[in-house]
Amino acid sequence: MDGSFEPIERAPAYMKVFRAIEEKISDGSLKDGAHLPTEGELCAQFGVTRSTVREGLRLLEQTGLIVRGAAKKFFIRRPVASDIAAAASKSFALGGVTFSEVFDALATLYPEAARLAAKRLSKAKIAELRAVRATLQSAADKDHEATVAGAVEFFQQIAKGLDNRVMLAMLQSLNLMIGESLRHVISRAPKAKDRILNAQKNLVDAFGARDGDLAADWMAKHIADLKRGYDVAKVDMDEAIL
Amino acid sequence: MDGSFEPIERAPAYMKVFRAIEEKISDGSLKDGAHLPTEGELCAQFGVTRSTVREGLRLLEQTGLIVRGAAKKFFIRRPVASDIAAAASKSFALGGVTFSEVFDALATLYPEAARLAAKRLSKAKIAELRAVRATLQSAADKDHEATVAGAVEFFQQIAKGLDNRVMLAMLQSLNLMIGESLRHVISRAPKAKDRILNAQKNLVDAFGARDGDLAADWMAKHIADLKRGYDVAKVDMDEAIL
DNA sequence: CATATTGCTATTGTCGGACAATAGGATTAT
DNA sequence: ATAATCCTATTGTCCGACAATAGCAATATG
Repeated sequence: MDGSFEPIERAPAYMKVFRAIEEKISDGSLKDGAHLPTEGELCAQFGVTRSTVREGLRLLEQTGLIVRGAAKKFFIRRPVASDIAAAASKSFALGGVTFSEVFDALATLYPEAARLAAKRLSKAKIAELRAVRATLQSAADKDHEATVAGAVEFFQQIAKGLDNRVMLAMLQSLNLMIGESLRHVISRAPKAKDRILNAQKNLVDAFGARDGDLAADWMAKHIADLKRGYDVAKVDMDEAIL
Repeated sequence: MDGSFEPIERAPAYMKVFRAIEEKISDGSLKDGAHLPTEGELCAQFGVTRSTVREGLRLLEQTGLIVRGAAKKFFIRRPVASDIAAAASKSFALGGVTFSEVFDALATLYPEAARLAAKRLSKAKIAELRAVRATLQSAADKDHEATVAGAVEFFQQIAKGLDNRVMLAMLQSLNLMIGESLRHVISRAPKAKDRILNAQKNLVDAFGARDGDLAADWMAKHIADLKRGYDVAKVDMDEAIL
């Protein structure tokens, strides 16, 4: 003992409520899908008032650890990849990242994702990719909405097929960030649909042949092609995505 | 007019407060660094009570859009890469991702990051990497803490040198997720420090020579080596990171 | 009997006021 | 001039209250 004291733990009560519940979720005491006690119940358990409990709940809510079910009751949900992707892409947007940063990441990550996909995608998943492509193919040429949806969905399915939640979340957040702007770009790139279909065909074939190098190569071309669309549409790549 | 009505916009007031402020931040009305009005002020402006305003503030707080400065006043801060990385890695942990998923992502992303780094890293940054390595080298062999810090810092500096906030956030979140466990692993891998130093030397040399392929290659080896450490330490890769 | 309507109850959303704790600045004492 | 003290604005917490709402039970209607 040196006679000195540690600074005492001093945090607002609502923060302690937040952390206490978070802790119980992460250690499994509160299981996924279980529903939280009512606010009144929590007041009693923590010995604080409803206002305080509610502030803690707002923190949990925004973290995505609890979601409102029917009857407005909260129930526990461990965050899944898509939650993380949504939160991250929103933060990136608010943080003012630029198109060029997003594309840079896209061009770096997706070819490698394609390489992995060639090794890992199940036959069923590859068939699904073919189906996504077929749907796009049968859409009207002028249906830009369908073109965008088809392009993004294709990416999405590749990401899901990797069977890795970390990579899924990262790739999805990129998808979300380009999705919006892609709509704008594709509507003024005349032959976008054909080129996308072509890239998709080559990718699916590479996946089917389990040829990682080839898949990575085509994906790189695909991304470069999309990027060209932005140049054609005269999008300033140094501008923040919005 | 078909005589039917749209469902009216119905969201809790605290949510509207949150979105209103968020909107003002994203459109630039509230600039980075500005400080938020006091709670009383906000009550007056929104015409709601403090409890309601405070719930909205908790949402903003957790989103990372406002932070407490001195005097407990909130000020605006657009999220930066490290915020996003911290939030994401926490969510991943709560979501129960496994070591193998993290390593898988690490092995996929970092070699490509190294490839980019070889092209992009400024001379100053490369010098900094050498310095990081030198610090690690001069640390005591038994100082596991320093070894971990040196290994992670090296990754960190590469990520920063890419000059891309999206990739930075992604790489940082991976760093955060392995950081903890690495501490545990390195302390029981006898020659870890030497192997890390060796990998770092080869990487720095590759960066200096602007040789992307070589850099990617050494980075892949470096990651594989770290992974071996987990096997030696008998870490179950299918277990959730904690 | 089946279905639609109504009322009941538990819970959430919002309100208003109250007071202690605290940080910073102004003021006073040394 | 520096240190101790008071003042004030603001946050953190509490209490009590009531309207709005969802789910369920009871009831009416055919």
